[in-house]
Amino acid sequence: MRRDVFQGIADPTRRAIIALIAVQAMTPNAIADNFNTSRQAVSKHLRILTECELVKQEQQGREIYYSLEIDKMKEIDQWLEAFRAIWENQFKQLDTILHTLKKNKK
Amino acid sequence: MRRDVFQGIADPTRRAIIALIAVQAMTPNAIADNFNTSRQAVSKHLRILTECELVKQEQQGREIYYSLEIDKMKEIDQWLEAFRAIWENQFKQLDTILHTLKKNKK
DNA sequence: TATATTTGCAACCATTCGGTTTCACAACTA
DNA sequence: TAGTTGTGAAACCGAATGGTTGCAAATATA
Repeated sequence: MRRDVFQGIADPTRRAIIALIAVQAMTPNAIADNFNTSRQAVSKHLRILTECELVKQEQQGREIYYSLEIDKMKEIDQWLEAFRAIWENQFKQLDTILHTLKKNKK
Repeated sequence: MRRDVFQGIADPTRRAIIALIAVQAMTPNAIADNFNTSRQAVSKHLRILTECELVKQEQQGREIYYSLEIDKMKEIDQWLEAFRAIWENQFKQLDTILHTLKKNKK
């Protein structure tokens, strides 16, 4: 099975988990309280997120605190970089058109 | 079934297709030439990408040219925005630490 | 008109996904 | 020590995924 960032963020529940633990580290139970699914389902998502290296654990007694591996999120940003160049270029072209229109109006 | 941008970019073949047609519009056959899979498999991916509104079609005789709906890619960028704030803040904090270390050294 | 090309769609298949219930185990606590 | 709490893992299930082959329809070409 595929285990990369894009697979990690594909599921909406996982994206919500990511958003939660980005703010502060949380235990599986605490995370599960925020959703309509069982703790075990959340546990499965955490397992997948761990395999994708999007999440890190910190044991504290019998509790395990999960937190976001923010560096991994940068991979998405890097992938987007090429496309960002495209839409920024389109914006520049639009800007040029608007500028020309304005100029001709005068 | 879920049909959003994140589902669209979850598959590596689809990401490759997106990268291809971002540069220029292409027909399914032309796209399939770049992969080891069948034309029909590519066609299925294009169907999913269309349902995710990541791709638009333009009929030209019996050929159909597919191109990227770049605006949809911005949705990913917008989602990343919140997390970008986090890692930029971390960078600033690191910068402050380095600055303090440098200052103390003098 | 007869044939070839481009494409989408349906049927099928093995695998994965996302969820559930059940269980085992370690660590707190009375 | 006995019982409670926090957690992961296994077994199971229906649905979705990603691929294949075969076919039908529309357009181009001889």
